Amino acid sequence: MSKRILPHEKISDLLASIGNPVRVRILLAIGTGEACVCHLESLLELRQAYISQQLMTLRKKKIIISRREGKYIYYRLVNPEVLEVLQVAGEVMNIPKDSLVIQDHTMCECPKCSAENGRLNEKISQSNT
Amino acid sequence: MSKRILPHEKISDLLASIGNPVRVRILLAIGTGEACVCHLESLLELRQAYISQQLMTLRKKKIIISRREGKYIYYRLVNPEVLEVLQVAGEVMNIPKDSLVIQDHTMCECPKCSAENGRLNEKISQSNT
DNA sequence: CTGTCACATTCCAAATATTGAATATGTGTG
DNA sequence: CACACATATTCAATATTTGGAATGTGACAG
Repeated sequence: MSKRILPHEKISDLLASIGNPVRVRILLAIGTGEACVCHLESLLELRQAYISQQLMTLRKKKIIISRREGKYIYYRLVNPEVLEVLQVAGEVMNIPKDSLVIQDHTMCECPKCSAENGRLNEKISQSNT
Repeated sequence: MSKRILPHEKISDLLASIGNPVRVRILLAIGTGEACVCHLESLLELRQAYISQQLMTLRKKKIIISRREGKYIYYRLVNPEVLEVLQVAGEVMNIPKDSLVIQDHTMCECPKCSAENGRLNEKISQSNT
């Protein structure tokens, strides 16, 4: 019953779904891991409602999926290969790989990030020994 | 003087520029080679004016470039890596690589295609020997 | 059950994209 | 120059996307 979707339509659909600066940043920020909204909020410095809107868009397109854990909701990529699309697109635009990394857990207050920061700080003080 | 464009903006820009079913088809049809408008017209079965419009869009974004040869204008990808973007996007969507190939020179009347068809037909009759 | 916190949803106006139709431009030919 | 052909551009109606503002919802603490 569901209408047939041709290969080039699937592809353009995916690319169009990703093809927005905020959504690119969100996907890069989530990366291969998981991120809660508050995390993205502090990391990307955007309003919560707006981030949720973009997350909804990506969710509708089955690019990301959410998981609730108490008060917090964690998002991850359904298919991490999507990151490769961004990477190859980056190569086309001559963007060094490093500029594609958005990773800074220090600002998020959620339990998961706090825990990770704990481990991170351990490591740092360790390496300073 | 030109405004700074951030990495994620360049990427989203590229993806958005490609993210249209007709433009995907055009890029796949051009592939690593060259194609004239009449070629695309018969191959994709779309109106000439419409194809020219999409070509203009891609040209503005520096994704393709044109070269005039007499009456005909041939288009090619500025950076063939763009095809990899399509390919990886295809992988994400579980699309077999073969369905990404749009190649059929038999319908175009331009001198270049005619020549290629000539060679192709030679090959065919050769292999039938 | 009330409040609070994390997040989602709805509404909407402005901006942008899509695509058909008509028309214009450039090139080679006679 | 006139014409035919390949291709480009402009115009306009319509559809979609964007992103701000306000509001709704679910989970947990007290």
